[in-house]
Amino acid sequence: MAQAQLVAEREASDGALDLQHFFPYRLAVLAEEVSRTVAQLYSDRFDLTRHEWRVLAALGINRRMAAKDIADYSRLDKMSVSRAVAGLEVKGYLDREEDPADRRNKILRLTPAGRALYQKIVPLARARERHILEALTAAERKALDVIMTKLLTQAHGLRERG
Amino acid sequence: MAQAQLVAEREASDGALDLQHFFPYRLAVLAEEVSRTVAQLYSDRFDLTRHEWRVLAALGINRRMAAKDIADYSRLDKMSVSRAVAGLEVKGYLDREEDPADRRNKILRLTPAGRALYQKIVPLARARERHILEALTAAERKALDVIMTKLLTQAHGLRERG
DNA sequence: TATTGTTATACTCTATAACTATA
DNA sequence: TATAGTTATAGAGTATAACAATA
Repeated sequence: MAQAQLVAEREASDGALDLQHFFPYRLAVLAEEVSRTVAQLYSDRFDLTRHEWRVLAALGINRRMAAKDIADYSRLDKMSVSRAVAGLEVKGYLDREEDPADRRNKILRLTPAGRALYQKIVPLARARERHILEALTAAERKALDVIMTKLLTQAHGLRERG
Repeated sequence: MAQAQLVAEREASDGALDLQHFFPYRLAVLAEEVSRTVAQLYSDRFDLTRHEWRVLAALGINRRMAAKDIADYSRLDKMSVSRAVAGLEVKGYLDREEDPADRRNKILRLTPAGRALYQKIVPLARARERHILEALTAAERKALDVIMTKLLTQAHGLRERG
């Protein structure tokens, strides 16, 4: 795998672009690879889609949420949440009840089976996260945290402006 | 957006998992956001798919490649390359010729229109990369380069082992 | 009128496998 | 037999919009 150089040393040459040194490409490849290690759990072993896993994770920590809140929490759009919720309900991991305060809302929560599944997956997911981050020194982990926050803000701003 | 903590301070609590502090999720969100800023160029402005853009980028720098080599270079499978190549050919950005040395190979190269498109996109893509990375200090950029390489190796190893 | 949630539609991406042709 | 490339198919992700029920 080619060692990367970020933008600094080659800003002059705008005429060509080597994907192996192009930050958005490298980031996409890395995120894809990391995602797959987690997907091996929720997808291969527990037969959930990525969206279902995110909804499960949302309800695992928040217990009772409206679909709208899950969408905000998990960065899925409301349509994806609706589909994932339907999927989890069919599999018996989740149920809905009406919100008496606002009958447009469907309050969602995990069934005992859903919570059991969640508690099976979480330690495995955590172990994978831990293992991946063990490639870094403590200082690098700390730096990465700051870096990711900065980059997300910057990229978001850029995209908003088009 | 919640400030993140990476794994260090909370290894004890394996019972719950907050997506906002889960590294694979945060990385996926970041990569997605960065990808979109580049997609605004190749997709919104120049009507290419992500795969077509990768093939264009491959041929922009390597001039003449077999489909197989493009797949290796761009991390697409041969089927995705085949489709992207067909799309670019229809749009007049690419043509193929037979390799006299091995007639199974189709040698691919950009047409003048394809090269012109490439040279329009590249400086814009570079500018976006540069702008995003300007959120970081020089030291952070350097650290990130090392970090990404380490993480990719580690994640790849983990995934291979399942 | 605005919001929550569902359904419809279409396009893209991902994955596996069957197939053709060449080697 | 093995490799390069194409085609088929299905499941999953992404996006926009129309729609129903409720506020």
